[in-house]
Amino acid sequence: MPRSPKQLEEHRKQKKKLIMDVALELFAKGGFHATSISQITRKAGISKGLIYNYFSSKQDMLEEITETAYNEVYKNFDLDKDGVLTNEEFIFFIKETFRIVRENMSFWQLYFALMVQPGIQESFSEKYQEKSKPILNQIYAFLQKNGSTDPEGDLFVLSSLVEGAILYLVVAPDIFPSGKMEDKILQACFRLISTPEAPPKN
Amino acid sequence: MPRSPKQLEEHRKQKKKLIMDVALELFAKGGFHATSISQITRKAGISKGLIYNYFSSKQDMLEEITETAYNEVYKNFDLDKDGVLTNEEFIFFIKETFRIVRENMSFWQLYFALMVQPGIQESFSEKYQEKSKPILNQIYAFLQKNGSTDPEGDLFVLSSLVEGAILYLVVAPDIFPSGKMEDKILQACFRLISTPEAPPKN
Amino acid sequence: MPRSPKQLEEHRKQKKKLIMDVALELFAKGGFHATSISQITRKAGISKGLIYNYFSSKQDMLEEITETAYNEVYKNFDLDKDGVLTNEEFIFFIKETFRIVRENMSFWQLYFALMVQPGIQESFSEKYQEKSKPILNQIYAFLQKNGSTDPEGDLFVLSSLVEGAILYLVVAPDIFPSGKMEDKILQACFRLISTPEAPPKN
Amino acid sequence: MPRSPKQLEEHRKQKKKLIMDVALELFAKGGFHATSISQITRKAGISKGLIYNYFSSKQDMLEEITETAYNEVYKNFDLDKDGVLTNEEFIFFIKETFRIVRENMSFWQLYFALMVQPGIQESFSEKYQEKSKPILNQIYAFLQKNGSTDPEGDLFVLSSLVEGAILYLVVAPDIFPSGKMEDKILQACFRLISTPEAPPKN
DNA sequence: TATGAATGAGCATTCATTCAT
DNA sequence: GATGAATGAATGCTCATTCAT
Repeated sequence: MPRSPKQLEEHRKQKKKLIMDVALELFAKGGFHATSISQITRKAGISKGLIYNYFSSKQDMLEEITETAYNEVYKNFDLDKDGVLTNEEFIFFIKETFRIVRENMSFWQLYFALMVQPGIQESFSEKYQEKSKPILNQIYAFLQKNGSTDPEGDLFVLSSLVEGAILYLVVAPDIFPSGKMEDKILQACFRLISTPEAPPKN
Repeated sequence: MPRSPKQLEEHRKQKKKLIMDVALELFAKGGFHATSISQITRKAGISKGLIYNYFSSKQDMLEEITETAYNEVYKNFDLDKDGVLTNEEFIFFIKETFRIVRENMSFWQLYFALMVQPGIQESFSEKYQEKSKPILNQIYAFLQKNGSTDPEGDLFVLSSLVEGAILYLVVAPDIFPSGKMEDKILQACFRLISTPEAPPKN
Repeated sequence: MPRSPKQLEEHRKQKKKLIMDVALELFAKGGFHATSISQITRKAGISKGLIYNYFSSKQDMLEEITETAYNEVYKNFDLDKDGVLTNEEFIFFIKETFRIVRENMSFWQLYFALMVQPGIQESFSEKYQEKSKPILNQIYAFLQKNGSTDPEGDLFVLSSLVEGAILYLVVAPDIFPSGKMEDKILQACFRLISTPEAPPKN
Repeated sequence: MPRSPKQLEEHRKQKKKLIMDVALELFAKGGFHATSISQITRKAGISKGLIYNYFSSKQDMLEEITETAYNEVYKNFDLDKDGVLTNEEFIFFIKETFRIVRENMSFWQLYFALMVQPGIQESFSEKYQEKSKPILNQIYAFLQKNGSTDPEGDLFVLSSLVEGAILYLVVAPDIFPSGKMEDKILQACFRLISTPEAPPKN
């Protein structure tokens, strides 16, 4: 149906997005290897050959999906600020994180799968580190500002907490009363970053 | 070479264990679908046909592996106690958890893969819940005893923290200075379960 | 951009020639089956659909290419002469043959491929025989005039020699010092057609 | 049916030979690319998967076929002799060549196809040169002994003649009255290697 | 005339599983 | 218990060809 180069381009973009959306969902649900090209084309309502008009291989498709999703995810964080996070900004940060996860559940499911099985996409871990570095740096500075004597360790603890919560959110979204739980995680974060009393002996 | 029924049985058991060990490692490293029966038999030094003498299918093999690993893992926890955990016991608990993970890295890698992609083994999540229920119950009681006004929520927070840390341990064992990090996680746990001060407004 | 029917016709002709030239080169280099329509259109700078505006199928394209090349090749031989070849004309004949091959290397590479693998183009061999018949007849007469008692056999020998040399020229043009080798072949031809002495007993 | 390692090995060898024979015939007739694995398995009466129990790929199959055929072909030539060919031996040589070609027509058809289209099997030409080198060296010495002042050039002429004749034999076996033609080629060879009279001016 | 998105049959290859020995 | 040849369905991918524009 399209004709002009512009319409054509627009058409291609939409079609590609359709394919990527379908593929992401299937990859997330069933795994990369267990999802066949046929399944994708069937669900997307296109022919098998057409996939290769848009992607050079199944692997390439996965890479474009993760790249796009990462960009989509991180463009929401405003990281151009020069100062250090205020408490309010930190709170926003955590909340924003959960909101993004909740709106891209399929991607985050795929994210964990790829993290855990690095063989599937060689570059995935590096890509993630590169993208998340600026964010982690902001948190690091925030922890320093808040008086942490071991910001690296505290960052690790905080990351574990949030990553673990996201994992639960992704794996068992139904048993996760999201509003309340986010508040709990947020409170836990603040409790962890406040100046510590004497820790228990172990 | 074995002859008596008893020796025969012993022989079968050892062979089966060999196959399961090899398969677990390969499943963990490469993923269930990406690991072929051929790879397993090659690494185990057996013929392809023999696999089906011990397992009815590849899927069945996976199920036996996870079942066995779960039993292996949880038999280490002494859960027959009737009372409620002391602080020392709780500490032991957490430390024991990390020790077990570190000694069964392959299984825990597979654990996350199966958690995240339920299509691979339908029953996995239920099996896990059933097995971990008694443990979570103990922690629940411990939180109550420690004065928690929301033991369910606090349990979730604690689980997130520990699960998140284990994920890091499994995914990036090299960048995880395990001794120190376990202490940090332990401290964080105690900080989270001590009676809360006024939380920050958000 | 062309408008008048005549310009249009001219345009079509040029475009068709472009496609055929590109296709011939690719067919020769990579083989008919291994060369895709996409490769041809890419190299010719046209769209995929356009090919079918000029040819009804890939097979048809091949046939038009070989037909055209044959005509091109044989129109250079002046075969309207009524008499029999002189020695000078025979020499010119052989030299002309090598010149033509050297100027149409791609076609002659394809020629051998189609000769050897008749499945690719059913009609190729017949077409060749039909085209080369008048030439062979001239040589036949020339051999008779030169006193051959077995012109058919001698024609076969001569053809083998020349065809074999052309094969070398086409397959390994670099190791073929063409000037010298053509002289050698020419001398060999004359030696073969001169009245034979007593052949060796075998 | 087989059981002992020896029977098994024998069984494998026969099966492999069966596949290679069928494949050689189809490759020769239709070309490498135009012959599908399905065609081969259908004609060989085996399942598609079994091919890959014997060959790692279609390409590998081709390579094993050419390697085996070369060895088969050249083991017939007794090249261990230290002296130089006698006339009788040279005659035997040429006759043997034609006999071998006639008994392995499919291979020689494939031979020309691979020669002409080097893209199909990269190593083919080198393999051929390596195998035929000792033979060509013997002819070279024979030409020298016979008084050739340009043995290299004469070798080329002789090769062209024989190669050309073989090409005809392979491409059009029906129109080639083999007995007579071999004699003609043999006579032509001797005529070409006898001390030349004054060549014609050109 | 010219485009290129779309098709679907066909390809080489893989792999869990079977079974005669 | 153990072997490995054999199967065939399914996979990712290619490509000549069509057709709406």
